[in-house]
Amino acid sequence: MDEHGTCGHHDHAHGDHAHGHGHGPVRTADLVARAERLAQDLGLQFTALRRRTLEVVAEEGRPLGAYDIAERLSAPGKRVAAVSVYRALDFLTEHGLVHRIASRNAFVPCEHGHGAGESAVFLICRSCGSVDETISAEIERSLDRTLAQAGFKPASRIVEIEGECGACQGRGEASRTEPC
Amino acid sequence: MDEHGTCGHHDHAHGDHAHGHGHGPVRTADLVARAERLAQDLGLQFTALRRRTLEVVAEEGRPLGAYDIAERLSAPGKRVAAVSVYRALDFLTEHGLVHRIASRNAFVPCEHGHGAGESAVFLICRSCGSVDETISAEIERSLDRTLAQAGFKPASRIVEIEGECGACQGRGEASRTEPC
DNA sequence: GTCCGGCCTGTTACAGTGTAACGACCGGGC
DNA sequence: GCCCGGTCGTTACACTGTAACAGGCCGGAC
Repeated sequence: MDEHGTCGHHDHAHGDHAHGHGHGPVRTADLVARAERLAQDLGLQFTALRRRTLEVVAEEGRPLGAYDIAERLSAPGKRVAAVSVYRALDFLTEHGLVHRIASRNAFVPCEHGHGAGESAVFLICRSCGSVDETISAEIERSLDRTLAQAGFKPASRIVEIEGECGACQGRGEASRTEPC
Repeated sequence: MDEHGTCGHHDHAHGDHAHGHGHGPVRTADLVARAERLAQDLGLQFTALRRRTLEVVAEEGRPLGAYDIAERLSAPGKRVAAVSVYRALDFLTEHGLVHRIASRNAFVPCEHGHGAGESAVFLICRSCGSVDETISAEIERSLDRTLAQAGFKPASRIVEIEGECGACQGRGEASRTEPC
């Protein structure tokens, strides 16, 4: 559907710091380590499927759909169904290891080890397809104030901004779909 | 999928407009009038399909999916395909007459005649399914500041808060799915 | 040991979401 | 007249997401 750029194709084998892309230095290993610690602490099962799902998402430099993930997890003899991926993603999102980008129906690794209360702002670049996750206490405060005033008790927050990232503004704007 | 109550249609006439918009029934007639004026001014075609689509969305008190709309627009002999509804919705969203709720894949009427620059905050109640649209200059400012700092040039903004609306907090929490 | 129950995964089936492509119709402008 | 642009009907298709059921695995109770 939205084959935005072949941003994350560089297969840089490994060893070099897995800065997947533009500015998302989510290191897969760090994220996996965090997951393992979390599972340990809470008595949860960080299964192979969940781990591989997390790795796939972390290694891509842009949001991945569930079916894309399923495809990447599948091998000639061994097909992974999307429904299994959804279940793994449920687990991962529930525990803050990946985030769902509602406006794209796609998933990105969590770039912060944010506390439960904090909510992120996602900056989605239309040119290169990258997603940057930031946190702003100021925005949180404004939101809290507005919500309180409206008598609304928030449970989850979605803040997604689409536009053009700094890197893409530099290069010729419409230099389409190129990796950052 | 989500048959959340038949919420809309409360004329809570009196004045506790805490946040300047009275989350009441968007007057369908007003919205249609606005559309007609807009089409007139810009030389656009406010066709029957677009008008009926707008009316259906405006008359419902909660977000409607494209297929729901198609169903409501269809009559025994005359079926309206979802794809036509999508095209009408494209037109309506493009011109700020309806909004898309990304987290629900559904549409609500615009409750403000907001200027192009302004972006809305949507308060989505998990209990009754209603959606309240508010605008906060403070939030806009915080966002702008964060975006500028990140060197990100925004094109569109999505802010959606899920939780429990004031009315539903009063009544027994889990009295789910009841009209407000 | 066996049995049981919970959790995870595989599988099938299905409903909902969204777009692409083609053709017809209708309104001007020329 | 003819063309051109925009709208709409139709078909087809791909993607998104959930429900339901079955099998496996593991740990605890007995």
